[in-house]
Amino acid sequence: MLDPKLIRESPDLVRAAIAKKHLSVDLEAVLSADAAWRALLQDVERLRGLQKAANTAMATLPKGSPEFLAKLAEMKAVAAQVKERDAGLKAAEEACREAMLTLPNLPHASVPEGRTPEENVVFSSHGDPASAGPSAVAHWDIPGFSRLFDFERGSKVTGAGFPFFIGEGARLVRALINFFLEEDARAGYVEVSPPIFVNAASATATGQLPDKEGQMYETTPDRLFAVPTAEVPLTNFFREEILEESALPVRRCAYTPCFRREAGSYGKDVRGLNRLHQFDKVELLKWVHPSSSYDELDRLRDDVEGLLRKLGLPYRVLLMCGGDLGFAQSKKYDLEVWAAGQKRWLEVSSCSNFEAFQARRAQIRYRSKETGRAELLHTLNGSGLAVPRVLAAILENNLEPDGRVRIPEALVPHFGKSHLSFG
RNA sequence: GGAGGGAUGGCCGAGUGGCUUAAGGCGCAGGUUUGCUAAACCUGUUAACCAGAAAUGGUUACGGGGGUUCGAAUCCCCCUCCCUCCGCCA
Repeated sequence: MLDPKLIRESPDLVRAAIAKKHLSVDLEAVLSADAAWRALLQDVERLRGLQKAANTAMATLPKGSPEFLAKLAEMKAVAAQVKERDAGLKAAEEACREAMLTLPNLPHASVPEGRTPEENVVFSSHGDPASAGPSAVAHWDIPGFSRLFDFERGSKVTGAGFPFFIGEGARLVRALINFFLEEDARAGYVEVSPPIFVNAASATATGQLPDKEGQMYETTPDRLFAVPTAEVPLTNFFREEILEESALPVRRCAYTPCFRREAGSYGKDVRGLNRLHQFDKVELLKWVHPSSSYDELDRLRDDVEGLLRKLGLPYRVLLMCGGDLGFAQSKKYDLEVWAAGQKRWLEVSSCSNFEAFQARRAQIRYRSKETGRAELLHTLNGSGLAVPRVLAAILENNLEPDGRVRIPEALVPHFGKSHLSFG
């Protein structure tokens, strides 16, 4: 959420942010909810002040004395008033908080204007999409594909979008996870293996609840949520904590399976490995000093790009425009890898700076050396990387005439051989 | 899953209805003393929110939530977490 003081004192900034993100949010309703809450607060605090003063007086009066009894009668009336208005105050506070949660994070000045994904800016391009040749095929059309990636049995056992990975298919998944983790560790991210179920408080702090509840798998009767990304348990690691400034920046990476219901998806988006309900991903997280978060965003993007460069896959970096930025992000880059057979770009990473938006909601702070006070820090995250789509791109770009797939050199030590075959 | 014990400030730890933001100690900051260091002594040392240009004032907070009461760290109810023992288990 945004700083309530900012909303109150600079509503124009918030209004501009809403416009740049092309959202329709009723800022006036937020402002009036806030004003109503503050008016009630002052009223209740005045009454509490009366109670407190009376309490001090009554402590020294002899019990049963006329003065004591007079005070007591007087305070009974005040107590009734407090009780009544306190209920209203709580409701107003809740309403105010809920209203404020509807306000999006402010986009950074460097975020381009735009409404739709088409207006995202191509920030950079790497490698030659044409190198695989015009005869490249979609990965699901590669002869023997279903022997290594068994969607039918996955559907039988669990449901659509939960394939089995078999033999060299499974091995390639494991090689990619291993490669990502080792490269990320080399870049300074400490590996973490987090819980893959989180409670409602955690899902709320990172914004999955209450709005995106339908996107998560939920367990009964414990009401735990299967993580849609390792971002959720990782970000919550420091929830409601105060870090030492000298500990910043904290950089971590985690491999987890990710679970997404993907309600409403359809068509070629969901074919093959493009979009699964369960998939493997390595996520990168940073907790940084506010003054360095944009430098850290550049470094994060560069770290993730390094993975794609080493894999030798053609990719491009998009700078997201205001309309495609997302609710909580201040600035976001999407990394897309070229799928030569499908002749389309697949998003394999999203690198975002949330500034203090997540940190305020999750109450993650650092102790400022300068002021001695606890200040909100900035959080960033990015995938490094999503496995199935990278795998799909390898299959489509590296398919050789003999029907085998060349394994990128950087991956060979992890995979154990130079080619994957479907036979 | 069963039985019991616990949760107080940065830390340890008192406190069983009122003048308690909370004794005492440790730690930390400033000061005095002092060839230097150490010690000793003195003073200070929570956070959030609201109002205010500011100085400052006010309210809240003793794991979380609800209740009793004029008044709750203290009494009652529910929940969470931690510890010990038993059971089960990769």
